[in-house]
Amino acid sequence: MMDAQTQARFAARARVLKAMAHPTRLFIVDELSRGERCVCELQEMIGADMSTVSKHLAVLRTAGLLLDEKRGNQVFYSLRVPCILNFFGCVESVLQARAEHSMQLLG
Amino acid sequence: MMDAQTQARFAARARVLKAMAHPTRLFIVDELSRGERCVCELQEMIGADMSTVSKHLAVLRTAGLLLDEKRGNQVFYSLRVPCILNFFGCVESVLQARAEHSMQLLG
DNA sequence: GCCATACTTGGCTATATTGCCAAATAACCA
DNA sequence: TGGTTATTTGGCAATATAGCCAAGTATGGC
Repeated sequence: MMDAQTQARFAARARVLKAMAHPTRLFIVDELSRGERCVCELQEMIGADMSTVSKHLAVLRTAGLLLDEKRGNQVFYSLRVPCILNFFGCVESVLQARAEHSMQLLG
Repeated sequence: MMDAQTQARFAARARVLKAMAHPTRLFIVDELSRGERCVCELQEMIGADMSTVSKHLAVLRTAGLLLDEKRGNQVFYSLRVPCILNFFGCVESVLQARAEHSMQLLG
């Protein structure tokens, strides 16, 4: 059976993936890949309450995915680890494989 | 504001990540990267109720990440899209960046 | 047919997540 | 100082998730 250390390692990894596993948060990651954005810019694009957007950003920041920098009135967020963008390509191929499989089933 | 199509795209991607965002399910993905395994083998490694393991496998299968094949009494699972293994490297670098940041804060 | 093994599904409870509103904090401006 | 804007935090209700047990289904051996 899995030892405690192995369990801890997978738990830590899961926390990172969990932080990204939400439509709004994925959108934020994608948007930040094009450069830093303040909360108000993201809010306008997302269309949710600002407190909601702020909480999503806190989830990503706490997981170690984002950097935040306060400048004057605003807080600017940016990607801390750009490699997470590579996820998108693979996720797309999962979706495509799934779609192809569905097509097969339909005939 | 985001249009419906964009929202749907990010929702689909989030579903894939969400399926992986659990310690047990990450362990399963990691283990299957070394070859197909039956439910009973995974259960022994994980040490949870077989129904629990079976439900985790169902989550991964439904998301399009696994293939299942029944042979005799057993069901063998395997990775459908190997590229998801690339995630681990990046996730580790997120964890490392976070650890380094914590060290800085401590002194 | 009968029993054992392998797996999935149903059902339940405990826990976690999400999103909104309202209130608190912080910075800027007049 | 007082008002405005930007952001975070607290709190709550609705919803989703996780894990166990028990029950159901399917396969293989006798």
